[in-house]
Amino acid sequence: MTAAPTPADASLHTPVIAWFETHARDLPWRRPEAGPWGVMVSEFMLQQTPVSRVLPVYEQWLARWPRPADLAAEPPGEAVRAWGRLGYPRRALRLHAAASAITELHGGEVPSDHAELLALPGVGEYTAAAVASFAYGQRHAVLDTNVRRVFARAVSGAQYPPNATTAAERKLARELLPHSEPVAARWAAATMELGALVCTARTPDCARCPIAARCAWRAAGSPAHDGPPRRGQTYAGTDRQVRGKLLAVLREALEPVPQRTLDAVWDEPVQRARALDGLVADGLVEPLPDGLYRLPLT
DNA sequence: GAACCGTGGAT
DNA sequence: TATCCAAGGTT
Repeated sequence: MTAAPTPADASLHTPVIAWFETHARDLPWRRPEAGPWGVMVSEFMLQQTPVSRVLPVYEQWLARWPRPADLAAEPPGEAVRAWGRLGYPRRALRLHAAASAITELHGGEVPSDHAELLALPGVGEYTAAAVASFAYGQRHAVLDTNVRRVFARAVSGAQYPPNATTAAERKLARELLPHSEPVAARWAAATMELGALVCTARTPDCARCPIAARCAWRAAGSPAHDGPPRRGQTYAGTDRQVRGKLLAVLREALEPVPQRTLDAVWDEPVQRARALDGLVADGLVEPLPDGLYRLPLT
């Protein structure tokens, strides 16, 4: 096989990074004082949750738990409570578990090694690369939904990337990575920001895109998505909705809550019981004797 | 690989 | 009003 490799391409790097220099948002986790722990907290919170909703919770979280050991010293239920309404509260539990692992295994410092990051609870391929790149300036392909969409359009000529990240996408991302470590870290942040602010999912603002002239999707006439339908998620009536209602009650409660109080949030008993059992199985809720429930102390 | 896991703003 | 979508990870 002698297929020419796609080289890291300065004709993309230069305009995207230049755009980033003047258009990047001033987000708290991008400030130097955030440190690796601030970056990690932000990455957990931003998993499937918009920046605008993360901002206030992030500030409260870092003020209360400025170091991993501070969080690890408190019960996991306090992390769940402080998570508020960000959604997917298992992330709070995993962030607490990650803080404990960092405290016990890494001397209280967020590891800089990609493999060590990946081994932490709640840290997957994306988050490990993001922390290593944003917090430590390393050279990694950071493939989140924004970057995948930018590459799908600008390089591959498709409106949307595949539903699940493919090997081809990883290969492309690695090939496009600038060779210089600091430039690669800048590229990662810049492509993500471009996807978040300009090359958005619904209505991309191509008039403000620094690489519109080189965009394969535009060159092809901005063809509509032709792959399998993008996953739509119903929510009303699901176990997730019931779990959310149950946990909302427990988050607000300062003392253990009796079963009958939880029963009031959903009238279908089978589904209600299944949801509560699920929360207990996930470690988000701790059952006590006499039919009482609370956020977990351990 | 598919299903599951919250929440709320925008369109 | 209903659908889409938001810096994913785990099972």
